[in-house]
Amino acid sequence: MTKPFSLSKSERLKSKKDIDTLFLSGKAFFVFPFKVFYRLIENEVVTEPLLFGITVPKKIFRRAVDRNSIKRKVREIYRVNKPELKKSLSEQHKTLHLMLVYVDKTNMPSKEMEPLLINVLKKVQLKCTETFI
RNA sequence: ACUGCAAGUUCUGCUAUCGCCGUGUGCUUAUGGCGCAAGGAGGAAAGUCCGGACAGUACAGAGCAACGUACCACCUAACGGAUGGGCAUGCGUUUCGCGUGCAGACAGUGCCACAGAAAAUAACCGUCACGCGUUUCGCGUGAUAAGGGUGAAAACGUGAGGUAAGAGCUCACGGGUAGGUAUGGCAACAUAUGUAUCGGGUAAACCUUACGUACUGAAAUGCCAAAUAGGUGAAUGAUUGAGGGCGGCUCGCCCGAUAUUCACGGGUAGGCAGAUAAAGAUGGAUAGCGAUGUUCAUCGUAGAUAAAUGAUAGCGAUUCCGAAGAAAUUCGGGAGAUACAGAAUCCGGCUUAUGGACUUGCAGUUUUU
RNA sequence: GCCUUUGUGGCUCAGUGGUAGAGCACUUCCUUGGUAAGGAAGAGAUCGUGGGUUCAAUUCCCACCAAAGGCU
Repeated sequence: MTKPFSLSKSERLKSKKDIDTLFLSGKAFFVFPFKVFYRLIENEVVTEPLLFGITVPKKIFRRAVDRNSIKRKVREIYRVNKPELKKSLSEQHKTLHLMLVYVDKTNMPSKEMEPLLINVLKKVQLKCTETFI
């Protein structure tokens, strides 16, 4: 776990059960162009403090190429910008499950998407610290 | 040299940084982590329209039903696909090329609006003969199918003979249909000859004939299996006993919730297999008109599962805009591997979407020899 | 990944081969002092797209496009 920018299998939200509970009982807010679902888990010893997933609805983007490209862009930006959030979480000894849903109808280039996604991460970090206090 | 048409091949390269997924290998604190090496998306991966492999279920055989296919031969694991041929038809630059189509309406049932006399064993008007009467004409009986403004379609066509009037009624020429014979061809079929016959269309209406097809799909199927709850059996403890049964009551008898431990089986989350070496690809030889087959050599080719194959910067094929120039080209700026599009068990086809680059063939134009 | 259904005026739906209709909505007129309701008249559709069968296609066949639903 020396690489700060990695995004391997263990850091992704993969279990169907976890995803279902996140959508059912997790909290949510909206920052353009994402709808963000998140769930904080306390007092559990887990190796990974931050699990992440991204979803693009099939109804809006019918072609698989568009869906894949959006997912790749989001994953790439998240990978570069996540260490700060992760650090604060590990200091608080908490686990965060995070799921983004892309709701915009256009496939925007990554340079436009980057500031928006950074905004999202900042807001998530803020919410985490609030609940801690 | 340019343009057009057809066929085929091919399309994210190099450097740096940060990352993703299998595989192999080494180290290690070993279901993990780290390092190294070699790899990692298409011609349609798409639509899911056909055909198979594979798996489970069903199944003696045969038939019915349902569904599909439909000129002939051949290829193939198989096909509704491909190849070669036949016939019909449309277009063109017409001894040829390109495209499209292909069982049966002489087995039976149905349908054919409007118009029209009539839409399928035709008879309203008409024509002709005979009889009667009120004799410029009308009525009745019979014959006939030449003519009749319709319609998508009107009862083989034209001419002659024939007749009371007419009619394939007869003849000549032509046309259609079904058998026969001869020749060529594996066959479809073609050519020639002669016989019989001539009352539409529709089978992508029901149907007939021939042939074929079990059903369900990898979320199939097989295996392992945590926690919790509950089931079955055994043991221990308690000696308490809710509740139920022996048709109503009492007694009595039987079952028995609850605690702990062990075992067994089902099975959820999850995991593993299925699952990536294949009706494989490339090249040569050979058989065949060809699809394709046989044989030899070489290669070893993605395997994810909220789903990898990417991002950023630079170089670069190419391309757009502006300026200079007769042109080649030069300079400046922009886009930059782009169109259509992303494997999900695997193959063979079909259909649909698509921007370039290159090769070959054919045709046309211009220039030079 | 696999399967099924549906596309008809602005909206909701009929229409089993013969030139497409109903209700609501729209326009004009009548009625009323005015509005609503009511009455009369009218307009509005290449039947999702493209081929084929047929004399003729919304209907039958094929391909494509779009929308909706189901299977864990």
